[in-house]
Amino acid sequence: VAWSTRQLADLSGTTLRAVRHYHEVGLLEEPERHSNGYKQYGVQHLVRVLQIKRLVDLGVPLAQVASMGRADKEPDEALRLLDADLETSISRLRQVRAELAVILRHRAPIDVPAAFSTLADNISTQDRAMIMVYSRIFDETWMETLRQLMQNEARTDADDEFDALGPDADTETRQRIAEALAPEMRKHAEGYAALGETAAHSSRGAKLAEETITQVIRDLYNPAQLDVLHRAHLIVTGQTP
Amino acid sequence: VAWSTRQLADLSGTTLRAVRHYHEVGLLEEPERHSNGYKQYGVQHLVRVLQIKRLVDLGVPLAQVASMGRADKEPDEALRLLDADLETSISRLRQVRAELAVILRHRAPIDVPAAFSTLADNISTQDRAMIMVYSRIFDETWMETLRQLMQNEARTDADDEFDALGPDADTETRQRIAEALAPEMRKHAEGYAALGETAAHSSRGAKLAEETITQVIRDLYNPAQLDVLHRAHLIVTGQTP
DNA sequence: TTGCTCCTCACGTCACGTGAGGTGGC
DNA sequence: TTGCTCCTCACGTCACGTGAGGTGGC
Repeated sequence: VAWSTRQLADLSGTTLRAVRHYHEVGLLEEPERHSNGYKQYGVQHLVRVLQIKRLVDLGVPLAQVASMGRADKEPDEALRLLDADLETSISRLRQVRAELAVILRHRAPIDVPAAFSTLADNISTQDRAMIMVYSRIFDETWMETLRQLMQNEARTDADDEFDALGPDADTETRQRIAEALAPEMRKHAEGYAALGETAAHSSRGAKLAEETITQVIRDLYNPAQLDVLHRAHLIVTGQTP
Repeated sequence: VAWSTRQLADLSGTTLRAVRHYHEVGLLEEPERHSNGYKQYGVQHLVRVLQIKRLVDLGVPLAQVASMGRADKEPDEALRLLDADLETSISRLRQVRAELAVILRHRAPIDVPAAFSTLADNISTQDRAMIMVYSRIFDETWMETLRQLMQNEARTDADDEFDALGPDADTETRQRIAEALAPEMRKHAEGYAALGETAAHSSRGAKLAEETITQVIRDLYNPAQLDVLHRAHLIVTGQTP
């Protein structure tokens, strides 16, 4: 009347497959067999499975369970390490929950960085993409300056026109919007000077920062919008012919 | 000057393989290729990878990331579920840490149930095995009674002789130890009556409980010890011939 | 020619889950 | 004969990690 594999699994609170897996990886000795091939487990096997399960439940990987010997000795240094790991995991999960709380409270889209979530309602898809990309390239000071700009400077009619500009807009329209945008751009360049100092505020190399800005502008705006930006730039820098 | 796969990975804070994996599972569109076959990523891809990474870091499985659409909309109900999951995980980990604290404080072997850890120094390997097995079979009341017995009743010389008994001990020795053990056994049967009510206190069926006790006794004691138990039992029940 | 980066298979990881196909005693 | 339990392969899971072998521009 020894135990079958299923009984051993039930008694130890694991599964059939787990018990067999412990055999496969050499953590658990194979018991004697009945004449029909059925395994016959005894107390030693149950005790061993319970030891394994205890450690597994504590988060110890099976490879380490093996090296911890029979585990009926003094608690290992490994357990202290494990405790430290658990502490780290807990604080990581808490951090994640804190982020989630911000997202849920502001009903913010989940891809925009937390600091920008209060502005979420006014942010277009393009702005969001821009914020996400820049947040990987620039340091916190730069991002904070950008956030202040977006928070403090009201959008103008020219901004809306620029966003709505189709790729086939004619030259006069483009020139008109450029002239309307130029004063804004000049004002922003003065009030938020840090945004221009891309090299000093790039967190992973000035070259990548420059390339990324180019990339962002090229990907997010259509040819007409790119032309408007070019015209406005000429006006601001006094290069208007 | 589009981004290479490595640049995309670096910018998004993931790995080459992760990006390729997102292609494989259809989470990330393949970009255009350069003439030499190199992939050329744009802002749209970076934004997408950042979205994916954000959710993955929050603990969302990739299959669910796919079903959460572009994730730039209102936070999903899924996030609330996720938050609840995180809460559960955190309290589970805390529970584990609490167990670890008990083990570390008492320098107890890690396989014995927490309630018995204060007795750990006096527990033999056999006792430990017995405790572990019985704790899977009997309810808390029964185990608590057992614990009290082990805590309150000092071990006698006869107990030690019994533990040390070799399998080939002669008849006289066995009879002598049996007679020394009998009074103890009688006393325990009276003072800790619950231990005898195995059927009432078995948490997974009376039959399994009976079988398990038989199994434990047969596996943990050698023939001489089994004979001593039998002789002591006869004495206690007055069946001595 | 040598280094470096990119590419595409394709197997490995971890702790089992999940059939597939077959046997033995009631 | 039908059900039930046990057995042994052996592939699947999840999110990638890690070479293997080959190409293209400096």
